[in-house]
Amino acid sequence: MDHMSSNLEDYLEVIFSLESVNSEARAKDIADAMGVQRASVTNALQKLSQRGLINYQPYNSVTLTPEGFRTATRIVHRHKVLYDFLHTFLQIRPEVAEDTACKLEHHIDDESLETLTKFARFIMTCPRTGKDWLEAFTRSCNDRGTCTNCPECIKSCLERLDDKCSGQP
Amino acid sequence: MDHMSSNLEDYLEVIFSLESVNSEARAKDIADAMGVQRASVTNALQKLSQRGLINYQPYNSVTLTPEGFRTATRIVHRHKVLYDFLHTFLQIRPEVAEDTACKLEHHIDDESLETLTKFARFIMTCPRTGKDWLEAFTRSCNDRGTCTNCPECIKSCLERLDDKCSGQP
DNA sequence: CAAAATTCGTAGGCTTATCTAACATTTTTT
DNA sequence: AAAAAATGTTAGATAAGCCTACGAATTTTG
Repeated sequence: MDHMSSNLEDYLEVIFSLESVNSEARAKDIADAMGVQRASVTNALQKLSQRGLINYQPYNSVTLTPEGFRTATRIVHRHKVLYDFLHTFLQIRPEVAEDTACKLEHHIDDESLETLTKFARFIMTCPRTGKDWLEAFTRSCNDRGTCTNCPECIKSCLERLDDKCSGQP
Repeated sequence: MDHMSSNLEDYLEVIFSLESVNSEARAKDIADAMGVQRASVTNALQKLSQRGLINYQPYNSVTLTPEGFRTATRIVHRHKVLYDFLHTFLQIRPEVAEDTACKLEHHIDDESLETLTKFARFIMTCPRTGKDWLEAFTRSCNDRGTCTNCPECIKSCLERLDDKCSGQP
């Protein structure tokens, strides 16, 4: 009884979003956002209410409880980390990245998510990688894996290395 | 009726594995591998059979049809790509990586999977990254994000760059 | 070869999540 | 304020998956 289904997580995420944007979450809007019938929403709201995640009174707007807010925030965070990785690093088109992040967010474990965050940060901050390295990856994707201009790339890398480390011992 | 559920994908994967290892897949072994009751297996086998993915005759071993084999191979490939990324790049412990790959494999889209493969290959083959860069990432994880020995790391990187590019124009 | 043990299938029930249809409440319009 | 429209709930059906319990088929063993 303690484990949240992917489905309820999705509802909570939508409520969080609607509350942020519209400052209230109405059942109709939840139904539209989820692409389901209103009856399904009522059903979900009852379950979320039972778990103490939302304040729910029939015929009224829904709001998140403090606990619901914490849970929603955690899910949104997972979503963001995955979306950023897919979009910024793998260069996946926004709609696809959005869609995939929406599915993966329910299944990735905390350790992997945490490490993925660190990995992304490391790529951007390590003098050996960074933005131009990522661009080199994009080029290599378009060139079907053959990275054709290594010398030039390495030259710009060396410049970056010098820049980044001029302040270090 | 055309879309495979995560569940059936898991069954197919287990059958594929048992067929590889034992050269046959018996219902009992499938039940054990999946951690479910035999009745659930019977149910799943009937569905897979209806879809033409397995050859199923009551009281006989199960085998994959050519179509089933193709589908299973695709799923196993997804699993492997995800596992390798989690384990080799993010350094996630084998059991956790295994477990997470098992869940994510049902939800990642083809484009992201394909690009993830390229990304992993690029990290290993680009002169600017490779094995020692990955080790630097691991150290930075243990040091809580502060990469302390940049100068030394950069030195070994430069050596690698020279090595890798000595044959290039 | 027949009894015992193992394996397999069927029947019926539970849960989650969805839908449609009908009914109830609230809001908007006239 | 009454009628119309929009919104929300309830009831009943469906589908996927799982379970237990029991009976059927196959294998193993004495």
